[in-house]
Amino acid sequence: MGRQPCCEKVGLKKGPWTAEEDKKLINFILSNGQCCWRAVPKLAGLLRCGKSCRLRWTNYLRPDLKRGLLSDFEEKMVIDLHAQLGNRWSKIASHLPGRTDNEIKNHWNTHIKKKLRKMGIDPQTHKPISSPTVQLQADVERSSNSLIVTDLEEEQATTCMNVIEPQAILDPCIPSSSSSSSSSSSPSTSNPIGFEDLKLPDFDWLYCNDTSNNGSDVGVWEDDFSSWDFLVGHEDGEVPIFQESWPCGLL
DNA sequence: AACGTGTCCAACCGCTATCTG
DNA sequence: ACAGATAGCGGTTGGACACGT
Repeated sequence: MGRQPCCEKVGLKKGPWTAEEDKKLINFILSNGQCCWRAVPKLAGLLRCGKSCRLRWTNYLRPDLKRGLLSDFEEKMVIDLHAQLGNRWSKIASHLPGRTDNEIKNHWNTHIKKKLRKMGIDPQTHKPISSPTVQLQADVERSSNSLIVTDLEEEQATTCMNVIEPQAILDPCIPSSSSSSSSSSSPSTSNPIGFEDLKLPDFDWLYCNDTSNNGSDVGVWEDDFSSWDFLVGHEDGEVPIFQESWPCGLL
């Protein structure tokens, strides 16, 4: 059998996009909207795979994207959502207006994961690493015999944490069978998000929009964990939800 | 200055889910 | 109900850049 390639690979350009290509794609999407990604390259005059066009648009060219580092508040959201949803980056991203799954995934892998480990928190389970030394844990993870450890971690993730089922968080009013409709139209682009779908305290995004810290003055990752208190002390298995003390408003 | 190493992130790949005929 | 087409997702890669020696 084998699956057909998403597009004709021969003669297609790969690698970084040029400004010219960006321009063509933007012009096309703005005048025609998002549809039929497979047809986009041909219609837009691009020698790219439709998939590549979609990715470029959603991850980089979309006008509603925020650029720059995630704010403290956004990072906390990511961590909390990850505790509830796991590596479902698109779901997580859907709660962070202007952020893409790719961006969040990258940030998680490069920043947050590292920082959590440093704090002695397992990035997968969001539980304190129980072993005496964090380093030991890291070594175990790295070792080729980590299969058992991984299984244990998985088990921990599901048994030790009161994991909130994603469906309980996402679209609580929508039957799961129809929740897939998110894929039929532009999921996160046109609809800045069912943030309210999450079981969170009343909270107005406007007060936390990070235009004020979107840029050079985002002082994150200075090994200052002081504002990460919410991550620890949940031994009782309670998944930390947003706390009022979070400094979102002071940004 | 040159080199090695680490970090970041855009982009790709392969798979799954969903849609459509 | 089924198969093929398409969209979307998550993991991974590779190049550019920063930093240390």
